[in-house]
Amino acid sequence: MFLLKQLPSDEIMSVYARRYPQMDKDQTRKALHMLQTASYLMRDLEKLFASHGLSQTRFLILIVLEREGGALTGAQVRELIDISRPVLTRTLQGLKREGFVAIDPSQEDARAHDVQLTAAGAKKLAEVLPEYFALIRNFMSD
Amino acid sequence: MFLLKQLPSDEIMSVYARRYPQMDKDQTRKALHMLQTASYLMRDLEKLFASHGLSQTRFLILIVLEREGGALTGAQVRELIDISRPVLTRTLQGLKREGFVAIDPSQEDARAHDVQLTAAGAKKLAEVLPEYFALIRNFMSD
DNA sequence: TCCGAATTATTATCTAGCTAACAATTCGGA
DNA sequence: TCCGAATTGTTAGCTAGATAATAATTCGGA
Repeated sequence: MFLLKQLPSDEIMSVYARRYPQMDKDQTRKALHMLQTASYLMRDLEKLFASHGLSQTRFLILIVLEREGGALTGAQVRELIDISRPVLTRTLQGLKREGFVAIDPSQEDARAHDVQLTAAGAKKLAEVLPEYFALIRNFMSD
Repeated sequence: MFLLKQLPSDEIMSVYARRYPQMDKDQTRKALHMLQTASYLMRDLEKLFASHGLSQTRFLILIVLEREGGALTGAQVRELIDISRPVLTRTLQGLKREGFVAIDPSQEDARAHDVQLTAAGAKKLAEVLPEYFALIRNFMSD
């Protein structure tokens, strides 16, 4: 998260541009603005997810499971979402504990597990998605 | 952080658009793309900061201290950077421990502390900033 | 075939964010 | 003036990310 409330003024940007020749003023301004906007959107989304007992990562896992239709192994989930293996393990255990996913040993590979969305998980997604899309629409229209 | 490796295909977006009328397909795509791009940039920046013993928050604190010139109280720092008070406390203690900021009791208010950039802090910034601007320029040119 | 390398997942441990609860101090209106 | 409310900062305890090390299994070439 990048939560500078006020981006650097033009004056300050010029000071840095003079001091650091490798700086591109316009692109830096654009990058900082994007970081700020995205951080605020992420924070709003996290708040929405939290109000439904989810998090960004939990939500993404449920979404890709729904999107792919059937069961995925952990490794396959990690081909779709860029998180570390320990975070996946922990997040899946939480989702399983709360009944949003089912986890079974894989038939093909004794090391792997098959993860699948449960009815409760699909219901949770259906509950969150309308607010999710509404939040994005409101945010982007500002 | 939002780290979906592949954004939803047009087909999937259309399914959701049909199912959830509050969704705006173009704005959603734009928002997801921004979240993804910003997340990758944040991750690259965090990596750069870490290689210099800093973090996004540590860096922002040093930057605003340099930008403001003199001493700031914790509350004033929090008017510039959107972080919780406990995170500020902890981060400042770390920066002090490593000599990048000086923290003294405020003359005007016995509750408050004055925080100031040290010479070592300024040197650290001067060491990071060239790479910081170069990273942003490279990232944004893709 | 079978042993070393790669893969899958987990555990332990670290950092970094948050809220809630608290202590100390300051402020401001009765 | 002085007491309740607000402000400043800290502590405790939570979640969520990371890397490193480990166990179990699978793969693949000599």
